Amino acid sequence: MDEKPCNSQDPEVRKGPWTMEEDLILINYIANHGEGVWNSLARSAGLRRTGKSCRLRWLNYLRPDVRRGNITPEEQLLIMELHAKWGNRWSKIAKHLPGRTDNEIKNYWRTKIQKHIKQAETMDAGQSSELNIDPTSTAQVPGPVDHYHPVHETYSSLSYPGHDQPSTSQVSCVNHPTVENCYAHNFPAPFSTESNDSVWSMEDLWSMELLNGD
DNA sequence: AAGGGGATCAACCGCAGCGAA
DNA sequence: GTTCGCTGCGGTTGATCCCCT
Repeated sequence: MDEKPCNSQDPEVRKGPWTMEEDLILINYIANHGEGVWNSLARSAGLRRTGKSCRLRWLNYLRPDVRRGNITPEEQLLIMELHAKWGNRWSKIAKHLPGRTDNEIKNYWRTKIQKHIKQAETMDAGQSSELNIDPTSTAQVPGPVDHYHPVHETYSSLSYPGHDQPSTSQVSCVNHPTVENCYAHNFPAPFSTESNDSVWSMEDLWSMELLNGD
């Protein structure tokens, strides 16, 4: 039962990575009108996106309270405990981790924790208990904490196709006309929550929204 | 320096549930 | 009771990044 107007055959409907302009439009619109009723929101805002896509983008990325990267050991422990309790109920688990999205937790689980479980199972197929996650026994937390190295602490995912980026997806302030230039002028020192260089953060977008907002 | 392969993450897809008409 | 539209969820995919050889 997918949304009819979201027909993927429709050439009017854009897919793939969001552009900075689209992000700004969405942020701006939600700031003025609030979120919800995503299909009509997408239309009213003039976004050639499905309501679904807008919702996902907002919830997983643009929302001001979204925390990204650097899953702490405490959060990891919580994820494991809750997953042991509820299984793949990512949204339910996410509700207990403020600022984390179900998508992020899901990805984290698949890439980090599941990998370690598999490795452990391979190494010790005979012993069944090594990663049997018992909420009452937190001592069984496997290795990811030790191995964790936050390669993607930055907002490197902010890729804007067609914007003439360098090979890395981290968006630089310079050499970007239009909106990007605007950013560069208003925020000469791009900031992320991790204070990496030349990386856009949601704060950038929100600051822009405030400037553009009417 | 270049290429290959694995890791990571944003975004899409399909489905189920819910409420309104 | 049925249909329709919308939302939310979980699974999956594709693009990109990074590391190793």
